[in-house]
Parts: sequence; structure tokens; C-alpha cells
Amino acid sequence: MKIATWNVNSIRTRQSIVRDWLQQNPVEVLCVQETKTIDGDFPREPFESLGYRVCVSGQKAYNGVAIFSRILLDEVEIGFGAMLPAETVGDLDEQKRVIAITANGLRVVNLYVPNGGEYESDKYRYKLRWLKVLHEYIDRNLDRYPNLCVCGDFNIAPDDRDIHTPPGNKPIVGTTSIEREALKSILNLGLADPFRKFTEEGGIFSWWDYRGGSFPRNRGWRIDHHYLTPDLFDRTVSCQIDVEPRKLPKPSDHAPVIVEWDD
DNA sequence: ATGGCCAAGCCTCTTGGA
Repeated sequence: MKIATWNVNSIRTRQSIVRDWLQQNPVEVLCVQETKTIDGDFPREPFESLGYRVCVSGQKAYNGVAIFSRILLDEVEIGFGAMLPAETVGDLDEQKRVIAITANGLRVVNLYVPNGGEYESDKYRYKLRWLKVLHEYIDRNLDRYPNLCVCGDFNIAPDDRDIHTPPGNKPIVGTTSIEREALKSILNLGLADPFRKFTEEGGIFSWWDYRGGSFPRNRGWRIDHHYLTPDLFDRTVSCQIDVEPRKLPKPSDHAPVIVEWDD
């Protein structure tokens, strides 16, 4: 089983890059973020013609998530509200950041965690509020699905190995201890990072700023992750970041990350 | 120390990204 996650930064702009990549890398499931389109304008046909079911939850211009699956789906669930009471979710499903599928006893949750803007801004507080509800949401998923893969753009570098320059005194959003602790407390519910099963090295990234030659200089962040329940983690044989699509003309600023486990 | 790029919208500037 291969499951990939990729922040595509507009599916309409990136559709041929993503389609070409899927042809060369026919993963069972691809989770994408920042689709940046309403569902009616989502380019489904390029992916359906490769044999993928296309599950979307988008909005105009911002955010948006989708799952391409070539394994049989039992269920598609959109938003936190699919598993949590309305009073817990509040307004957090207005931004389209959560979609999940169930297939053959496997649950895949695709997330686009809020960026967080500036430290202590409204957006930062929104991110922290979102992470609290995510904790509840993952808790419910773990209750119901023993085989769970949570993946997506987490907008958090888990530790200082995951950013090109460790933060100094000034708090950098995506690296603050509040965010990292929020992520850890979610993982402590019963999930682990398969990327760290294979290497303890730093300097391996999934996102590079478009500006300043960040990619050729490898000044990036590792913010796109998979998190797995113990049995899936034990069966995992690789977890890799494919930097090739980041080298193409008009790329996404993120690279796809692929996890593979033995069936 | 600062900014450097890119996408979408109704669009020649603003918002958002991380």
C-alpha cells in the first residue's frame, strides 16, 4: 500500500504536473491540499481517466482538500463535523481543510492545517483552536478505526532538524513550542511518524519558499507528514519525499511525500 | 537587516501562503 500527500498549491494550475506524477507513481491513494477551487470547477476527468475516484471538499480561492483513490471506498467524510458535535466544531468547518475516506478497514484522513500567519495574530490563535479540535477528531477516529493514516500539510516542523535554520529568540510560526506540543499531544493518542523510522537526519524537506533560490539552496521545511497507528507503522517499508516535481517549471512549492507498507 | 515568488480574484492591487 502506497499513500502520498502533496500540497499542490492550486489543482487547476497544477493538474498536468499532478497527473503526470500519478502516471509515474501510481500510488493507491493521493491526498492533496490547497486545491483552491470550488467543487464544480475541480478537474476530475484527468484523474478519473487514470482510474482514481475523486473526493473533493473545496472553496473559492483558498484552502481545499481532495483525495484520489484507486482502492474501493466505503465512505467519504468531509470536515470535523462528520465525527464531532456541532458545538465542538463551531465555525472551523467553514474553511475546507478536512476530508477522510474509509476503504477495506483502512481509514485515511487528509488535513490542511492552518498556516498561522504571524505569532500571536488572529490566524495563529485560529491555528491553535483548530489543533485543539483536531485532537478530539483524531481521538474519535482512533476509537473507531484501528488502522489509521493521518496525512497532509501540518504547517508545523516537528523539531529543529526539520527546518533549514533553527529559530533564534524570535518565535517563528510553525516551530513554536505551543504548536509542537499540540502536535505531540495528538500523536500521543497513538500515532507515529514513519519518516523518522528510517532516518534521524535533518535537512530533508518537503516545502521550499519560491523566493530567494530556496530550493536549489535546500532552505526548506519538513511540514508534510504521515502519521500511522502502530500496526501500519510496524509494516512500513519506506517513507520518502520526491523532490523531482519541485524541479519542474511552475511547480508547487511543496513536494509529494510517499509512505509504503506491506499489505 | 530586508526582500526576493506565486495563485486567485475582478484584478493593475490585495490577500494568503510558512
